[in-house]
Parts: sequence; structure tokens; C-alpha cells
Amino acid sequence: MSRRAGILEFAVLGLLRESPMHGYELRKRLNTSLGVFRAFSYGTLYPCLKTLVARGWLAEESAAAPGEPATLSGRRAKIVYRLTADGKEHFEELLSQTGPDAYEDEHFAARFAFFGQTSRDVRMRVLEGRRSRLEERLEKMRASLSRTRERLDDYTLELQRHGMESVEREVRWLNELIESERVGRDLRTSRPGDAERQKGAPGDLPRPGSDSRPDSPGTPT
Amino acid sequence: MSRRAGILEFAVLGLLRESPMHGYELRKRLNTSLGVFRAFSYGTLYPCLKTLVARGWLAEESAAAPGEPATLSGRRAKIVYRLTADGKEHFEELLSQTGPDAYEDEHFAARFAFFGQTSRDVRMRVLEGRRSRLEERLEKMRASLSRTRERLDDYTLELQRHGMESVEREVRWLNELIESERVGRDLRTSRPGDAERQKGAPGDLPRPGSDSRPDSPGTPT
DNA sequence: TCGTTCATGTAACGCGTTACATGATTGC
DNA sequence: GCAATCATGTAACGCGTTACATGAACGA
Repeated sequence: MSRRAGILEFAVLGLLRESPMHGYELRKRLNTSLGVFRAFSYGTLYPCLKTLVARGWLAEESAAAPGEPATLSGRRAKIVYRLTADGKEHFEELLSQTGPDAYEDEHFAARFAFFGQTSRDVRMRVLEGRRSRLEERLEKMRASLSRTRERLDDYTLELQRHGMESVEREVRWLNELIESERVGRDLRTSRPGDAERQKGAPGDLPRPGSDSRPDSPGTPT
Repeated sequence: MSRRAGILEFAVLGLLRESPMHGYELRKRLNTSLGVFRAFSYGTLYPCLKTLVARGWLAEESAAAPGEPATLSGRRAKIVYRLTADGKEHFEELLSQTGPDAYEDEHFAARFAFFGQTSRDVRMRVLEGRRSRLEERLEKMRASLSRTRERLDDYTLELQRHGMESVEREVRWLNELIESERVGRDLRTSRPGDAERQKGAPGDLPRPGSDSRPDSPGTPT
């Protein structure tokens, strides 16, 4: 139990849950669409896929011409990975876990990216956990800053100030998200066949945005 | 020549240049004062110190009672590390290097933390290099966003938007810093005895609205 | 046909952590 | 005298990268 998930494993399961894919495409999704926040190389991804297959969470399927088992002929076929029932169950379990790990920078970003498939109470717990994690951080920074204030040069100080402001900014962002969740907007979108929810409802994303400008993706934290 | 510095090595040399220290204290400085942006464990630090000694950049000195070589008796003494002349020279060389590595998240933060001992032209190059690195990043984010806009759910989109805003804020921060450097304020302070600079001057430290990463950032692409 | 992108993998290595093991010093 | 913190280290492992190796599909 609680198998020490790992961001890659988590993200792979999450992406494959949406639709089967082969490794190459998976990596692109990981690094662009989803993971502006994280880059993985093939040397990491492929071995990972293998172990997930070995554990029964993924199944490999050849994408060769129909009727061609592909493994039989000399041709090397694309391998399409699909989430098994076990894999789905496992991912669901991972989604529901809210241990302290989930509040770390990159882990949090990965969790957030799959909020569309996460229940509201778990979302709340993750957001609040993240927030208190950051608040602890701020505490420590403030303490350390007042302890050492006079001994640091201006550049070091500026660096610390800047870092602290970043954290504060993320806290404000979380506050808004938490408030949105609390108010009631449940915007688990994406799952195909879920599109019927009327879209004119007052209160889409906290960012009235989505439309603000045709350019705004980014890196978390 | 260009020995693949490594953040830890760099920071250790930089801190020891200010004053000799033993490992334990060094680690604290690394993780609090200096490194809100990075935490190192002893398992990393001590072996590193050894290799730096082996290369002749650091010298070990026992802090035992005077007259007591400490290594001779059974007592285990504190080991105080001091930068050698070679080490100083080496650090100076590292400081002056402005290769592409220096613009990566954590590497950049480490460089910035030692700006107090860096010449103005190098500071400029590092700041500008960092900025263009971030601008490339923004380019990619925008491209990827407009390519995939319709296929992402709101949470993923929000994550990207937030990340991008963070990068944009850091760019603004850098703009202000660069402008300050250009205008001429040379604020390599710190070393005691520099406190007299009047503080009302129009244009002290830029108080930019900023953002960046205090630690464990998303290191994309 | 030739270069680019798609596609899959492996081996060696880098950098760092955790957990463990040990002992000295300080303050109550 | 006992706990907390200071202080130093090692071994095993985790997680990821780079560089290498291979080959198919596609478009100009």
C-alpha cells in the first residue's frame, strides 16, 4: 500500500486514463501540454512504462496493420499503452491520497493538473495542504531573515525578498482557488461526455480569464 | 577549464571565501541565509568538501584546543575549512564564467547570491542571459498553449496561466535589476563599512513586483 | 534520395537523498 | 545526569539525465 507514487508514474497513469497513447506522444504531452513544469527524457519514460506494464497497470498494444501481430514479423511497431482496469483503480487510489508529499512543489503541480478528475473534497484538502506548506515556508524565511538581516549583502537580501514575494503570491493564488471551490463551482471538465454542463454559468474559472489572451501557459510554483 | 562547476561546489567556495567555517555551519548557511532556494544534506556536503580539499581548493584546519593537533589524540575535533589561494583563484574563474548553464533556475540563483563579489559587466551578462532564457521559455509556452488550447481542461489551463505569469513577473524583475545596473548603482555592499550610503536616494534597491522560485521550481524543457 | 521527425530503447553516469552510525558540547 | 543540539561521516538507493544505438515514415 501507498507505493510511493512518483510524479512520472502518476502523470503517465493520468494521461493514459484520458486515452491510450504511445511513448513518444506521451512524452510530448508530459513536457508541453501538461508538463510545462517538468521535462522527462526517454531514458526515464520508457523504463517506467515497462515497470507499469509489469505491475499490470498498463497494457501494451501494437499499432501495426490490422491482422498483423507485429511482434511476429520483423517490423518494429508502435506500442500503444492503455490503462488496464487495475491501473485505473490504482490511479483512483493515488488521486485520493492526500499525504504530505502531495504538497511539495512538483508533486502539487502534478496533482493540480489532474484536478479535473479529482473529487472536490480532495481538491480542497490538496489546496489547503499546499497553502499551509507554503505558510510554514514563509515562517521560516521570515525567521531566518530577521535573524541574519544585518549580515547579508543587498543582493542576497534582494534574492530572499524576491523569493518570499513569489511564495506570497502563490498563497494568494491558492486563496482564490480555495474560495472558488468553496463557493461551489465544480469545474471538473475534460472527461468526454461531460460537455453538456452549460457553459454560460456565472462563475467559470476564478480567472474570468481563460479568454484573457490567447497566450498564457506556464510553469507552476 | 570549465570544470562543470555544480551549484554546491560554487556556493561552498563562495561562502568560505567570506570566512572559514566548519561543515555544519556551512550547511546552515547554505540552507537558510543563502539558500532559501536550495537544501543540501550532509550526505552531499561532506563528500563534496573532501573532494574540494583533494583538489587543493580548501584546506582543513582543526579547531581543537590550541597546541593540540587534535588529529593525534583520540578526540574528534571540529574541522574548519578555509579557502586556499588556489581555491580563491578557482572561484574567481567560476564567477567570471557566463556560459548557458548560468541561466538555469538554480544555477542562476546561486550566481545572483554572489553578485556582491561579481564584477558589474558579468552581472549584466548573467541578468541578460537569464532574461533571454526566460523569454525563450515564454515563447514555447505561448506556442504550446495556442496549439493545444481547446483540448485542455480548465484546471490544466489555469496551471499554465499561473506558471506563465510567474515567468513574466520574473522577467519584469530582471528588467528592473538590469536597469538599475545600467543606471549605475553598483551595490556590491555587505562587507561592513558600507552602511553610510543615504537611504532616501531615488532609486535604491529596485522594489520590483517580482516572482520566481524560492526552491524546487519547475525546470521545463 | 535525403533530411527531418517519429519512435523505441539501453548503459553509464551524476547528483542528491535517506537511513544509519558515532561521538562531543551545552544547558538545565 | 540527561536531553538537545552540535558535529562528522558512510552505504544504499532513487530518480533522472546524457549519449549512444537503431530504425521507420514522410515530405520536398
